[in-house]
Amino acid sequence: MSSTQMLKGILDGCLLALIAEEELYGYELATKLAAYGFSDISEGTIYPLLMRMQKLGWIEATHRVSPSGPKRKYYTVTPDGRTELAAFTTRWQKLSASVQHILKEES
Amino acid sequence: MSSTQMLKGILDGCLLALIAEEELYGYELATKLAAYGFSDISEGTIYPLLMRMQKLGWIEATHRVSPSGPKRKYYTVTPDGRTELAAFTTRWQKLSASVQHILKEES
DNA sequence: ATCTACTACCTTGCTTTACAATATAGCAAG
DNA sequence: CTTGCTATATTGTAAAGCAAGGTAGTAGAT
Repeated sequence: MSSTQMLKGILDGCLLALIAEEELYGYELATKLAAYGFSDISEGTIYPLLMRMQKLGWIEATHRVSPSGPKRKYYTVTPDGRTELAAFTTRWQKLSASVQHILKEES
Repeated sequence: MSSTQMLKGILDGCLLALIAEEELYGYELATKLAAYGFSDISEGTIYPLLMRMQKLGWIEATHRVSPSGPKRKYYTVTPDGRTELAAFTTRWQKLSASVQHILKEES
């Protein structure tokens, strides 16, 4: 059992939360996540996730030139995305409390 | 996005923790999880998971008669299972801290 | 006897999703 | 002109939750 399975259904909420703070582009997110304690989230994970969320209308993209490479695709959170982020946060808090409750039993 | 994806890689650790407390059988686990805040974990989820963990050597089973139905299959945690439970707990704490960190930013 | 309901276990097929691997391409320094 | 960093995208695979369905045992009511 690796650690990757744990991320399912959690990563999208985390990306939403990060983009909600400030406009970000995919490549930046990949590096930024590490700063928050996530180890090596690959681009093969992030780009499909961003496109999925864009298709769902949670985020929007605008192209901008980069000072050092190809054009960047900056994402911002839509109102629908804010709603989803709030729902995610609620789900997470509930799940987190349940797991903590179970793990606390053994002492 | 439903809540079910979030459970991936988490449910097995939770089941391990519950079985580590006391000998349990599958049907009982299905009902018991609700008491810990998990909503409706179906038997189609639990039984394959138990068999998977048994195959991995994390839990062992013994049959026992039931006062009200077919024989029950009670599970106990093996030493390997204890090791895995400890590893799971560490992974969970780390992930949980990371997500909290990200979600806390928006205030 | 038969019907209903609860207990208890197991299997099949579907769907979602993380991710490795791979591809493409721009820019800059040496 | 090659190396390396930046930047986005696609393909194929595997893991895992779960709805739906199946099989049985026990027991009380009609």
